[in-house]
Amino acid sequence: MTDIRPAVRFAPSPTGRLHIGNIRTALVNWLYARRSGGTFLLRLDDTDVERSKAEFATGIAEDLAWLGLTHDWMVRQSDRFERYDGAVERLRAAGRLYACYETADELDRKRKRRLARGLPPIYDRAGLKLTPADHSKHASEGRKPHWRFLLGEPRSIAWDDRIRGHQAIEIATLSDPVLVREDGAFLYTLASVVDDIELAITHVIRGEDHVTNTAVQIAIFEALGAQPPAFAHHSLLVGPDGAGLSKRLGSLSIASFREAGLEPMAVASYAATIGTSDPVAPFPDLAALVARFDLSRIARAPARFDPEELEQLNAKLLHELPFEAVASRLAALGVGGGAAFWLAVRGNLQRLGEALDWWLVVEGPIAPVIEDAELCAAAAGLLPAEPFGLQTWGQWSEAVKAAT
RNA sequence: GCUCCCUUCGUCUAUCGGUCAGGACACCAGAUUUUCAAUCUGGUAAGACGGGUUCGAUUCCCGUAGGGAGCGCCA
Repeated sequence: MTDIRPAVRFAPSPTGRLHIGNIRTALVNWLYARRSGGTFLLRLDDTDVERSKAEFATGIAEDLAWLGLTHDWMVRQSDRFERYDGAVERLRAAGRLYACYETADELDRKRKRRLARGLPPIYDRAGLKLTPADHSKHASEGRKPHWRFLLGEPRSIAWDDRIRGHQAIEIATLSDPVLVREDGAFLYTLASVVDDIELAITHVIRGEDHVTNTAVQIAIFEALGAQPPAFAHHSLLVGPDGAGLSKRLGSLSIASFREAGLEPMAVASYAATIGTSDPVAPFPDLAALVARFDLSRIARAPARFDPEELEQLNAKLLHELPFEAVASRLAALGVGGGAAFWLAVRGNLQRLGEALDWWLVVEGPIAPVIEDAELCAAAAGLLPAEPFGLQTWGQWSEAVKAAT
């Protein structure tokens, strides 16, 4: 038994920007790697060339970089097609792939028919019953098949999920998955397994929307003669109203948080602690999150994402930031006064004496933003509408600009 | 429709049959502070519902309701 370093991966598809739910998955993987001394792979799942966009790939990289989630290496599936081709050949040689000719419309009709009968809309394996004559007929008509993986006889596929515990899924409730499209493109189901094998991924940590994929993929791991990795599926987030998050992802993008002036560590702290048995609290840096990370503390129930809670966390974090952390930002705003100014304005003032001290060192009409409203108003004739209770750097810098 | 998962204070959660059901955030009150913030002290607040099993259920079982997810030639 050799000692294997854990290897995890975060595998977004570049078909959009990262949102709070995505980043939670990324963070759990990253924290797991850092906590265990393992490696973190960023894998761009861009097998769907129609939907994948270069701009999203760079956007995802930006989002991760903003949060400080550095990767040890990166691959893109579009660079690995020949690997998938090899796997397809092996599966075909093993008799686990069969050709199907249904059109999308036909499949859709089949699904609806089964649904109408109260049956689960799984594939009827019609392709398996095709005779050699049928195949040559399709070929002579110029029709190209898509290829499905034969899951096999009814049985239960089980694994010990690192978050959900023992899981078992019946093959009878699953469709034989399409692995190769009619146009020859490989599908995620196959590509992901091949990559996890060849890149020696030891732990697949992802959202619970993948649990049935896991059953299918374990069967593919086995068909390829590979030992499946450990799996862990975390619950998804729901919105403040308790409904799924998927509808309004735009406003929940990491990019929008950045634009709103939220602290990256506020976002990371929130994403890492929500839905865990640890209190939701601000952490000063990622190392502090690594130190407390534990997969077993992640709850199985969906957690509620509340933007207000994130803002409160951000305010708390902002109010605790040391001067060194904001010195360059203050300078960029043209704010003088140094540490004394910041200590006063960040909401940490203890005594008026201190206030007067910093008042003396602050230059310019910036003062009203910060302290003793009356005193400042009298001094500068300026009084921001909401000098206190600012929750984000964005709000704060706007207040500064309004006052100057 | 079928399958899987989930359900404890407003929110995130602890509890592996016997607890005054604990903590954190939020909220309320008081203290401190010549304002605010911060800090300190205290407080309000919870086992979805109905059956079982048991001397005893938040905890185990069944059902109901509610929520999440899946059932793609998307990932």
